Amino acid sequence: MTTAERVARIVAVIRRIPPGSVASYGQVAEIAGIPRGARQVAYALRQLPDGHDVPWFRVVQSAGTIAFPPDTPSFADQRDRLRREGVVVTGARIDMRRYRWQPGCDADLDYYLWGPSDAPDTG
DNA sequence: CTGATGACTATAG
DNA sequence: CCTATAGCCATCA
Repeated sequence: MTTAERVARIVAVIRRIPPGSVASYGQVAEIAGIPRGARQVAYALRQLPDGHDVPWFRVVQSAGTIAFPPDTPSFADQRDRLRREGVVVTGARIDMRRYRWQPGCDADLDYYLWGPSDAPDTG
C-alpha cells in the first residue's frame, strides 16, 4: 500500500460524505480500509494541493469537535462551511448523533472507489 | 535506525 | 465538561 494509494482511498471516501453530514477521521480511515488510520486521514488532508475541491470540512474528531484550535482561521472556515450546509455548530461542537454520516450496509470499499454505476452485476 | 510530531482516539479521574 | 495518559502510525529531521 503506497502513500498515493492511501491518499486516493481517503479522498474517495471523503468525497462520498453528503452535504449536511460529517464523519470522523477514524470513520473515514476505517471505510477506506485503513484501521487505526485516523492520523493518516489528517495527514492526507494536509497534503492536498491548494484549490482542491475535497470536502475536508466534513471531517471532524470522533467526539464531534472541530480538530483545529478555536482561535485559528481554519477553525472558523470549517465551522462556517458546515453551518452553510445546515450543520449546527456550537462552539467547536457538533451533535454526532444527528449529523454523523451513516453509510448504507451495502457500502463496500469498492462502492466508494468505483461507484454504484460500475457494478458488474448491473450490466 | 532513533526520536519528535501531529487536522486522532479511547479511557480514566 | 475538562485534563491527563497511553496507544496509534506515517512522516520527517
